[in-house]
Amino acid sequence: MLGLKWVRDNVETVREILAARGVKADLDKFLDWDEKRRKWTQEVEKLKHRQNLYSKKIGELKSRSQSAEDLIEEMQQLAGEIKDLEKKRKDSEERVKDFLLTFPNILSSQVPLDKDNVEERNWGKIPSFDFKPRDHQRLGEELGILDFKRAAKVAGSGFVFCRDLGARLERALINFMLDLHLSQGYREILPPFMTNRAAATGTGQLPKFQDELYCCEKDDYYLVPTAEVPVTNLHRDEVLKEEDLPLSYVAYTPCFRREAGASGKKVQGIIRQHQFNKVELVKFTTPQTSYEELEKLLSDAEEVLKRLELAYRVVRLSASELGFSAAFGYDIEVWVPSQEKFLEISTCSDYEDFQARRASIKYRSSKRGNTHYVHTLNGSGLAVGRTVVAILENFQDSKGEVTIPQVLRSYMNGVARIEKG
RNA sequence: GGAGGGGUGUCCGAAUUGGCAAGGAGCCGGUCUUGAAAACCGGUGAAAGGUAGCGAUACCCGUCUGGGUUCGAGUCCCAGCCCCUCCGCCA
Repeated sequence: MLGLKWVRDNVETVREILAARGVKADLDKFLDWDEKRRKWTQEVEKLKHRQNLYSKKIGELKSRSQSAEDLIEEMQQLAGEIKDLEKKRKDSEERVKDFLLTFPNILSSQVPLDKDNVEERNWGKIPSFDFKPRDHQRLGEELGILDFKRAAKVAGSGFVFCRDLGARLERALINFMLDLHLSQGYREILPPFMTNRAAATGTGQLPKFQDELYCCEKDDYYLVPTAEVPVTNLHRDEVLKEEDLPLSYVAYTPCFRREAGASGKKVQGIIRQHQFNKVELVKFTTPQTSYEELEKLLSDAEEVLKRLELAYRVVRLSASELGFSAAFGYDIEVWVPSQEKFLEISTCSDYEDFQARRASIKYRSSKRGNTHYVHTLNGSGLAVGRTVVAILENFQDSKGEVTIPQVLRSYMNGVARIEKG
């Protein structure tokens, strides 16, 4: 959420941001409601001030057992006026707030305004095969480690059973990633996999992306679409100590996404699922260090691919590709041989104070210092399902069998290959 | 799921028949002391917001949340959230 006063004072900047992001929002209507809100607020406050004074006077008169009938009669009318005005004021306040919640974050000056992302760097050697590489879906089914058919029976399309070494590989990756990030100084969190409405609003999923979330309507709970939601909300409505910052967390969760609107596009295999596993990195920082911490977070995520020896590249996200809540961000993309292109496997974003303002997460600079909003950052470290895709495809041989990366073997009881039969 | 108790500042904790939200602890400063503790004196403390103003400041809001009654609500009424105790169910 942007600051109300800031938007009012920087309307043209906001207009530019909306245009660059391709977001439609009626700024004029917003300004109109804000003006009404301020007018009614002034009026109602004036009346309330009078009410407070008179009410005090009535109290004094009564305590001396004198009559206050005249005053009370006058006050009855005043109370009626206040009630009407207050209703208008509250209504306008709500409208203004609703508008604010639908405005996307500002863009950092480093964000490319062109349509395309900008490649920052790449790492590793793109593998060449002397046979036609299979895609991960075929590999997984032929090896008997991915079962889409039965998942469709049990849940529906967009789900998968991982079986035997497929399940083991998934679990090994989760543990490998968690251990790696622990060694990089992150603290481990295992959060709730459902959150309430306030939490989903705090990180920006609601109200705008309602359709993306699975909702347990009866209880108004939302299945987490990413660990970012519960972990960022860990400190909602808190004032942190500056000396405790930055706070760095790593959390594994399954992620649940409805992928509404994406169903038209046929995406094969486990690349786009309604449920997938992810290890997420989350940081709370001061404004001064947030971009520095983002670079660290990015390289901490990259380290996963380096150790797995998977070729990847890092791109800087353009205004149109950047997420609603993010002010700046990178994607890490891993090489997928069957498609002969890079596939997004992590997004590392700096939200600046956008989420902190929505979720009210602040820090106090010194003992008696003022409070300021923290900056929140996060990035996948990494999406586990897509890492499986990369491993299967990059390390396959002509028989369709797969070699397990060295670093994972200790997590798989020494298994070095996934073979047929 | 059923029955009961509770939620007030950083913490503890009062507030009568509805009438300016006590008092402690803490924190800050001081006296005393070689230094500290203790004691004593003074100060501070109800967040965050919002409105007006260049600003000092003034006002609104503010006792878990949202409504209601009332001239006026920490207090009365309704709904909800959270915590505790007991019963039931349960991996």
